[in-house]
Parts: sequence; structure tokens; C-alpha cells
Amino acid sequence: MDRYDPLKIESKWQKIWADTEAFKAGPVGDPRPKKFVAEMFPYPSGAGLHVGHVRNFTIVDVLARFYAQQGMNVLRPFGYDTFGLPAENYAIKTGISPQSATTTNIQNFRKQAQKLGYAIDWSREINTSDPEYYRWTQWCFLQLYKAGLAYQKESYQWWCPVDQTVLANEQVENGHCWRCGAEVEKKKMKQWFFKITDYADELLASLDEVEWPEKIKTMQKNWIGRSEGAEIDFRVQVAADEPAANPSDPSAPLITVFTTRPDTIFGATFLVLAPEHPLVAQLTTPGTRAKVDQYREAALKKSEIERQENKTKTGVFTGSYAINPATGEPIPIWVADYVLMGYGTGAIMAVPGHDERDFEFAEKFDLPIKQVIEKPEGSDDTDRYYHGEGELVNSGQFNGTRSEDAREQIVAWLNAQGVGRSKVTYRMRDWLISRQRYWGCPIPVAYDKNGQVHPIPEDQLPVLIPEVDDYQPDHTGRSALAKAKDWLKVTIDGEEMTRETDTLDGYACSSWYLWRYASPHDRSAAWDPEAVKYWSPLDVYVGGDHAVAHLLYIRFWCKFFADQGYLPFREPIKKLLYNGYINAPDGKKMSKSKGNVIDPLEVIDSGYGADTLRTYEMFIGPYDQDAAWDTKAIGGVYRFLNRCWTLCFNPAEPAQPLAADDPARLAARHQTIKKVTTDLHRNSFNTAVAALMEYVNQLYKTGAETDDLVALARLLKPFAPHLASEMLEQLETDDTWPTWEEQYLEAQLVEVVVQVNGKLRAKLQASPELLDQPDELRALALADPNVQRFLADRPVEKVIIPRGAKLVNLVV
RNA sequence: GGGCGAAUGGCGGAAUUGGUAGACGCGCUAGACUCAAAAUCUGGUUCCCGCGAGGGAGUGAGGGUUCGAUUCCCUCUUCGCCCACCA
Repeated sequence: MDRYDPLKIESKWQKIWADTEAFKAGPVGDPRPKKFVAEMFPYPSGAGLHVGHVRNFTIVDVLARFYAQQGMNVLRPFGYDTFGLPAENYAIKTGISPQSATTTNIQNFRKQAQKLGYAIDWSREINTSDPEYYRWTQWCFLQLYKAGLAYQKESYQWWCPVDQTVLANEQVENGHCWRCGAEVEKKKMKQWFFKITDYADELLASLDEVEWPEKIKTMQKNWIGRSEGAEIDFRVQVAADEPAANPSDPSAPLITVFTTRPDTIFGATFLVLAPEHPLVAQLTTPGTRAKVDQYREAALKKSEIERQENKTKTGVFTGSYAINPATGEPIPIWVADYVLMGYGTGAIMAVPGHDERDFEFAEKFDLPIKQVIEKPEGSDDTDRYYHGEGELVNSGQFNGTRSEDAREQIVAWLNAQGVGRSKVTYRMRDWLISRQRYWGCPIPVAYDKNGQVHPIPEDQLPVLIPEVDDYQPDHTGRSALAKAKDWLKVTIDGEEMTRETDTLDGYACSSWYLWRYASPHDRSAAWDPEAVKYWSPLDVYVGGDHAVAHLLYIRFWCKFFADQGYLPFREPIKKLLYNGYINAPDGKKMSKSKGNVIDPLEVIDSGYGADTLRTYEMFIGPYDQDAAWDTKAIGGVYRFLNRCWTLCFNPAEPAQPLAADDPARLAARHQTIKKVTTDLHRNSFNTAVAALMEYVNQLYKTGAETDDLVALARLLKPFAPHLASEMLEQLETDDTWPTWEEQYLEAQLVEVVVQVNGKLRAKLQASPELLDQPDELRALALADPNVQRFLADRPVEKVIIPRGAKLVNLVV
């Protein structure tokens, strides 16, 4: 071999790795320290791997190989998240079944991943649409059902008119379907939910325990959206001219509102209900009925995007009044769409004096505005609705109290009268999990002739997805499963029933897969408790998506299954690396329609090889930042690997040869080992590659000794495993991760910089010991002609020699 | 509107606890090899002044703390992401 031929080297080593099952994880109980690393498993699209996958998978691979070379027992599995709309839409269009398209796509993905030389334990591949997998997804559902955390509720749901399916909150982006971009609507349907809100507090609190990027933690905190406040009951009068209702009269309806500002209750001059609020019909008086009905209908019909975009306030008066429990005065009850049924109680007490939205509404409809908090003097707040803190006014016995203190006092006062209580409310809603789609995991329940729900017994799992001819959902809101007439019938306890035709949100399938990796072929349980106890929680998770959805759901399931005794930990992922995107060379997102997609397989096959592609994607920039593909820069990485190859297989005479034991040579080697090792520990992949490049440049000058090449090949292996393996074979050694010794880090002379008043004036060569001898260092610095020039005979007032900084600062 | 983050040469980026700003790569440039080109190798490359030694300026803008600030603090500008009538 006389030149670097990546394609030849790579196919050679890929065959060896496959034949020897080189990356099989050690057994459960293996005494070596374990490391479990994984990427967010991909949806295997027909287009195959893209450069974003390569970045994501390579980060995991570098870490897996780094840990393995350090003698750890590494689990680095791989799987496919295969349910979802693309395969189903493809089936609707082409008639090719999702099952068959998925099989083809998986084969393609596997082949491509192998071509990248990933250190994957291929014996642990999982696929969420494999019945052997989804029977356990169904088992998970049944556990949640048994515990009362999977329930049905009829409510208004996001509905995508194009995909003909319900969407979760997380799948609606600015009022549009996340998949097809169509404007979503609201539709009243009976849906399945998981009660994630039961875990809201813990999901929030235990974010402090995980080593995740602050950005992601903040997004989850905002999503959960904990608000402390109070619920307050307002007794209704049916009409203004009736005598004020007796607050203790149990026959008068109650409107319960949620507020974070109970201190402003004396300023509550009207109530507002969401259009969907169940009491609206009852409260509407005959004179207002026509207007109220018209408003409600319009609000419900309005697409969500219209309701959000139109920020001018609209609303109608119901004709009824309620008694403000603080003032005893009747206040009008309005209906307006700026109040959301899904949050709090769907009703608010409006305090226009101190809330921007209520203020706008009051202005528009000429409702009374009452000030109950005094703006402190010197406040530069110019809003006419002061929403800060201050002293209470117009608030009866609470006048003069600070608003911060009044909150608690007023709630206690209302509570004593039985009309108010402290309340914590979350912005997060329960997780809507039913999907009116064919290509998903069937929800394992059936309905008897009275419509009662019956879970499918565990011994009848899996509920298999039936084959159908036509994948089109029908327009009644039911999935194509409804077309499998025979499949629909099921007998439970001798009674004939009808199966559920909804399938589970794909996020359910990915909410437990990390534990499946521990025992992927277990036919008796979702996961083997011993195996999970050994491998989990996951040490490092790498991905660039799903900041809220998937990463919140998997935490929820983890806590649930821990409570059920199935898991011995409450957080599934210790450390999260959230990688950035790779954009097209023009800086824009890669997309087929723009024609700017870089195909990683083409990069490999063009002659660069997988090692160059892998190393380039690690070198492209900090892993957590977006980067633009640079078609020229990848050549620089290829040249670097080519130089590594040349040093090992075809070395030239060095220009400035160094002896094998020269301190400068040892220093370069040990510095490189230290730099690459510490950089990998802090996930600074780009600078680790830079350090290797620097080392190779050095070896080109000085010539490479065997020890240099061994260190180089071992350090290079996580990035460019094929080339490194070829080098290690030539060098007749293994890939044990090298260690550095502090004593070799410094060459015989170090460079010390001299500053005068903080400005660099000279550089001196000195022995390292001199750094501990301030007087001599000072003398040496003062002797430098350029330093003398700048001192200009002035006396030196202070000499600063910082520890470990190779620097002298003379202050005059 | 709220929250979070970022801004460094022609470009991507580096500088781990405040201590030599610009590592490494791209690009550009000069040279070696070659009939020539490619490939490869060697040198140069923040800007300004200077033949040079060297000097001055410089990390979005302005101020502050410090012997010393890309790093810490304050004010502002621009950009990005997330949430967005959540009471």
C-alpha cells in the first residue's frame, strides 16, 4: 500500500468488526465500570441517513469508543422509532404497507450505519413497530390504566383537518400542524390521556438532579409552568335586579376562579368565563341569549390561530352578576375568548386596575376600573394598569398592607368564610395520547355493548395491527383500523366487545425504549429488572430535538414505573448532550425542495471515506452549536488523516529530527494525550481533533517514533476508528487509552512573558524551576533591554507573578 | 410582551479558575517538486505604521472593577432560539 485508501481500509475493518461481534456489551454484573450511551433513536425515513444523524451518532460513538478504550463495559445500542405519519402517508399514496416500507428503510439505515463504522452492539437492535416490542408498549399502557393514570375525557381537541387526526399540544406549532403545516381546528371528541400532571411537581423539582443543559431545563420548567395562587368562589345572582344572593345559599351556582393575585380581589370588578365554560348556558339571561350563543359559536368555530392572532379583546355580557366575596358587591359576568378553558378553572376574576388584559377589556366595554394597589413613589412604571407590588388601598381592613403579605392574609380570610383556598396551577396539561391513525401501537382496550371500557388482558397481548387494503382514515375521525371488521371483534370473559381503533402517540413508544435496551429480546417482561438495574439509568443521551416532549414524557414514565416498583431510579437520563444542527453551506436548513442536501454516503463514496466524514463532523464546531457544512473544509480533515497514514506507513526524513527521548518530543506527546483526554471528558470534540492535528504537524517536523505513533493511533481511534485500527495493527499493539505523566509535560525551557503595567514587552526563555523563584525571575525580567526601555528608570512598585501563568507583570 | 443564549481576522472557530487574544482548519499568498497541472511538502497570513528591531490599535458599542478583562459588573445595540391572552 503506498497511499491512504480509506475505502479499502474501512471495508476491511467493518468486516472484521462484524465477524467478531466486536462491540457486544459485556454481561450484566461485569465488574468493570459500566457506561450506557445512546442517541435519540432515529425515525428511519426512506431518504436514509443525513449529515445530522452522522453528527448525532458520531458523538455517541466517540464517547462509546473512548470509554471502551479505557476498559469500561460499554453498552452502545441502536434502535428505530418506526411508527408515524410518513410511513402511513406513503402507504396511502402508494399502497405499499407501512410494515414493508419500514423493513426496507431499517435495512437501509443499518447498512449505512455500518458503513460509518459505529461501535454498535447489533445484537440489541430494537424497532418500535415490531410486535415483540409493542406488546410491551401495550403492557405499559395497561399499567398506567390500572393505576388510574390513563383515562378518557371528552373535550375540545386540536384536530388537523389534513392529516385527519387529533394532535397533542406539543404537536401544534403556532396554530399549525407540526407535520403538514395545515391550520388546526378544535373538535370535541372522546380521547385518551395520560395523567402526567400528577407528576408535575416532581418533574419540576428533580430537574435539579440531572446534568442537562440549562436551556432544556428552562424550557421544561416553562412548559410545566407552575403558578402559585388561589381559587376563589363567586356566588351568582341570576340578574342584577334580584336581591343580592346570600353567600351561604347553596342553591345559587358558584363560579370558581383561579388567580395568582388574590391581593387584588377588592379590585375585581367583573368575572370572565371562557366560551366553553359549562356554566355559560345557565348564566345567560333571556335578553342576552341570542348574542351569547352567537359569540360562543363563533369562538368555537374560529380556528385557534385566528383566536391567537386577534389580540383585540372581544366578549359578551351574560346578563348575570356574581357577588365579589370581598366587597359584597355584585359584579357582571362576561364571556370572552381571552380566557382559556384549558387553564385554571376556565374563569377569572378581572382586575382591570392591575392587569393589562383585563384593563383592555374594561376599556373596550366600559367596565369599572378600580385601583386597589398604590404604585410606590418613584416607580417609573407608566402603565395605567400597575401590576407591580405596593400597598393596598380601597381594600377594607387590608388597607396599608403590602401586596406581597396581603396575598396570604386575604386567602386565609376567604378560607375562613369557606370561599377561597390556596391553589397551585400548572400550565402543563395532561398528555393526549390517542391518535386516529393506522400506523401506531393499538391501544389495548375494548368496549362492551354499553360503551364501557375493558382493558385487553395481558395474556392476550400484543394486540396486533391488522392488515388492511386501504390506509385512508375515514372521515368520522376513526383510523383505518376501523376497516378491519374481523379484527374489531374481540371476546373478553366470554363477552363480545369492540376494539379501540385509536393508536398511541408515537412518543409513548419512545417513553420506555431505553430500558428495553437492557434486555431487548426478553419475551417475559418489558425489561429484565436485573439488567436494567445494572445498565440504567442512561449515562449519556445525545440528541438535537424533543427538548420538551420526549424528554418530559420519558421522565414521567420513569417516575411512574419507579412508583410501581419496576425501576430502581427516578430519572432515566443522567447527562444530556443536546447537539446542534448541521445546515447547508449557504447557512440555511437542508431540504430536498431547496436542493441543498449533503448526502453523507456520497461524501464517503466520493473517496473521503467514513473516517474523514466522522472526524470532520466532530471538528466542524462545538457539538452543541449549529454549524454550516463547508465542502472545502472537509478536505482539510482528509489531509490530516492522510498525514497520519503517511507518518505510519510512508514516513519521510524529518526536517528537524529529535531524539526519541528528547524532552520536547515527550512534552508534545504527553501534552497531546492530556489535551485529548480532558477535551473528551468535557465533550470538546472540535478542540480534541485540533490537538491531534497540532501533534501530527509537530511529528512531521521532528519525525515520529513508534511511541508517538502508538499514542496518535490510540487517541485518533474514537474519531477515525478504521485508520487507527490499521495503524495499530501495523504497530502490533492494542487500543488501550494512553495516559500522560505530569513530569513530561514541560520541555526543558519554558517561555515566560514579561509585562510592564499589563502590557506585553518581552518573552524570555527560562527553566521551569525559575517560576518558583520570584527574585531571580524579576532580575531576569529587569535585565531585558526592551523591558528597561519601558521602565525608563522608574522604580518598580510591584512585581506580580501569578501561579501557573508563566508571566511576570512589573507595575511602575 | 416574557424567558434563555450569543456577538472574536476574509470564513468556521480557540483561549478549562481574570494572566502571552486569534490554537486548529478553510481561504488567500510565496516557494520546493514537476515539461506542466494535480497531489504533496515548506514558509507567510488580525489591522495600521516601520526596511528592520519594534510600536500603535484591537474580541458588537459605551462605562466600571483590577497590576492585568474575550472572561466579572452596569447601560445599550444587533442576532438567534423557546414560550406567547396561562389570569
